[in-house]
Amino acid sequence: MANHGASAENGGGGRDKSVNLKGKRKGAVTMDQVARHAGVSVMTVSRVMNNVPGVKVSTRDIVMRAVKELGYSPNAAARSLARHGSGRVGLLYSNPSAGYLSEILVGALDEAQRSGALLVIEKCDLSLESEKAAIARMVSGGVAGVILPAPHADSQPAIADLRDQGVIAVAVGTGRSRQDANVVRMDDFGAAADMTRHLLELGHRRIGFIKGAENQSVSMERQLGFEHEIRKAEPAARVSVEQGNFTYRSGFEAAEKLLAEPQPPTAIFASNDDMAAGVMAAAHRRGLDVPGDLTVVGFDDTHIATAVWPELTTIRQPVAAMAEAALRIVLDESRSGRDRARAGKPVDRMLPHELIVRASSGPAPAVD
Amino acid sequence: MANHGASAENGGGGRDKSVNLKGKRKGAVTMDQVARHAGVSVMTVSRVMNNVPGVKVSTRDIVMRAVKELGYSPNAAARSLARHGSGRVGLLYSNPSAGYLSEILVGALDEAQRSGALLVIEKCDLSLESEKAAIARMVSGGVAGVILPAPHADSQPAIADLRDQGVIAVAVGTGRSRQDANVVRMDDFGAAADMTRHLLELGHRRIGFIKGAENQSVSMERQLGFEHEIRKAEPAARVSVEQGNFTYRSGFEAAEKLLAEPQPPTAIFASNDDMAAGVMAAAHRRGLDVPGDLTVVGFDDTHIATAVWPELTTIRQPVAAMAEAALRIVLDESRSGRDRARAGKPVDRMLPHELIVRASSGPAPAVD
DNA sequence: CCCGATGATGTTAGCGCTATTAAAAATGCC
DNA sequence: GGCATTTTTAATAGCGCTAACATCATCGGG
Repeated sequence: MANHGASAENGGGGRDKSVNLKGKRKGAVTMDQVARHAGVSVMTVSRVMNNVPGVKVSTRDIVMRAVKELGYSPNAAARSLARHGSGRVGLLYSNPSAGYLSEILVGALDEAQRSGALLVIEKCDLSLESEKAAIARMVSGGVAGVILPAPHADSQPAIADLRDQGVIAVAVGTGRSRQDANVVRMDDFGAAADMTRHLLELGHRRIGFIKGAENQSVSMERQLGFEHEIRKAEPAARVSVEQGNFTYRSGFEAAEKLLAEPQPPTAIFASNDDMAAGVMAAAHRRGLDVPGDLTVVGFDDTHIATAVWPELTTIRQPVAAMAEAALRIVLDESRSGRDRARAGKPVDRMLPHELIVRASSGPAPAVD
Repeated sequence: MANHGASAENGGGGRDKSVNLKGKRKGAVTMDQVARHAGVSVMTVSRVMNNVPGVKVSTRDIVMRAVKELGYSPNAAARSLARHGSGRVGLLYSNPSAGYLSEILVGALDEAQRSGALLVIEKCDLSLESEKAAIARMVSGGVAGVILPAPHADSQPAIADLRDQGVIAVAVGTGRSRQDANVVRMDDFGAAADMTRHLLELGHRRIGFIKGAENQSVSMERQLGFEHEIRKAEPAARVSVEQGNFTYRSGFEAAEKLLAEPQPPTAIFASNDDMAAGVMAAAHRRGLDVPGDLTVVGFDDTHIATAVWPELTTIRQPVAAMAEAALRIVLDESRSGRDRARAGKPVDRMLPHELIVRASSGPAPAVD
């Protein structure tokens, strides 16, 4: 049944995916089979799969071809096991903007699968106590590091806790770099500036800004970016700032206030999409056309940005990519940290954002 | 106490990373240690951990105590490996209601972790082609089964494909039970009836209904449940039905039509929360108060239900629990299916829903 | 042309767990 | 009480992969 010298035959017969040569089990191609097929040892295949230097290019090519032909994909479990239990990574989540969570999850999961790590997700609410408990569970579960997305990224106690226990921490989506933890983030300041410039270019000079939750560092960054650009506006712009907390409702209420002003803004920049959606609702309620009478823009490009109508002009935050990067950092750090003493400064990785212009922003209405 | 002499030195020696009782490695208690601690063999521990019958109660207790004392938690990777590659489960996702996805993910992940399975998630869009490709990737990745949430749950080709390849399929959130695949669902018909009864009890007799996407079986179920209850209304109710497709925008547009009628409804029942949010926006735009002038209700209880203001009265769909159940089914089926020939009829599991009354529904306005 | 440097590959031994099989203990039967 | 039968426990062999070392080419200088 197996084709020894029959590689000629193989070319034609290899079409079938799951029913590969070895009629062993369901789609379980092992490294051993690849090695045999390529005429090398398993170790060489392993080296190729892990991009370990010191394999002749020609050999690498042969192996790669065998991998393709057999449709081999490494067994994450075995890999994780052999790597001495490494590759267990924790992910703490509460209940942030929902869409955000699934993006984080998808990004992390994707990378976890690719690099054979095991994701241990742990839920907690926002109380310090439950945060601590969740971390304890992960640590005792033997994770090498923990990813702290959005709201937890700014939690000093969580980071300190992790550090004390000698577990790698990666904060995702925090506003600034930190000395005591690895960070993956975007340029909130720059992105807010980009958006502000977009509004100014459309001719808006009365602009409302709705701040994010006070306990998250990104809120401040976004506001600073906004103000930085406003200061350069020519002719000068008039702004009103309201405090929000990243919820739809807070956006709605802030917008009510802004729109009730004697000279209401012609554009409102909400610090995230949920709040922008709230602004839109408030605008519609007052019979304002978006973007005809009022331009509304958000930040993050979560699901709600396109679930709303008209669709939101917003900043695309590369959440999935950030989660991916975070996982990568945990894995890299945990592997390098194994032999050498814990190195120096933590990683600080910044991913690019993008201004997404949709239907909710338009030129400022003619002066009234 | 558990450390044999030398480990005392270890504790004080180098960087004391793992402050855990047993200063071995990071939280890595193995079954071997538990066995030794309990004075039994590893196999007995394994049996206890897996609830395999045939262990004396006294022995089980001893083991359990040892497990607790050492804080042992089984290594998922090793388990999955030893179980002969079983425990790889695929999860197909496209981009459904986002909040939905993260709930699915969380539920599945949670159960995966508990039962030591490995989740392989695979993204695809809604084209048959990409669906097929994603399935092929999973199958060649050696999954024992695939979970098909929401939009894919009704994909005949996907299910047929899986069946052909001898892979277990579990449809999550489809409307009806099926002969050719396992199903985890909720009682869409009954839930819609519950909601309709709620509206009728509030006195509404002019009710608008917005249908879900035509290609999903739940849409029909929900409509049937609605109509079933309407038929029993006393005094009789007048209804208008509009077609939607589960998006905010379609809800918005449907509501515009409903509210433009000469005698507009006093309550609108949207087949999901996104559409209900759209309805709310349309209502606000017309200056209607919710729920003073118009009651708006949704279905699913996704993130948007509480992100909107006033918060939506809706049906809580136990998404996470459904995902959990789905994973459980794959695992059970794959294990039992290993020895016996593939048994008979597929599993059909229905999970309970709940009517959540929030602020968006209120008594019908006085007759006008 | 032999010998130690490299560099490229192959070998061997587990990682922590579960199946399987063998052994021991508890039970039944005549 | 002896032996077959049925529990309950122990021992051993991998699962698929990687780390650490062993081995084998290849090569240039004395």
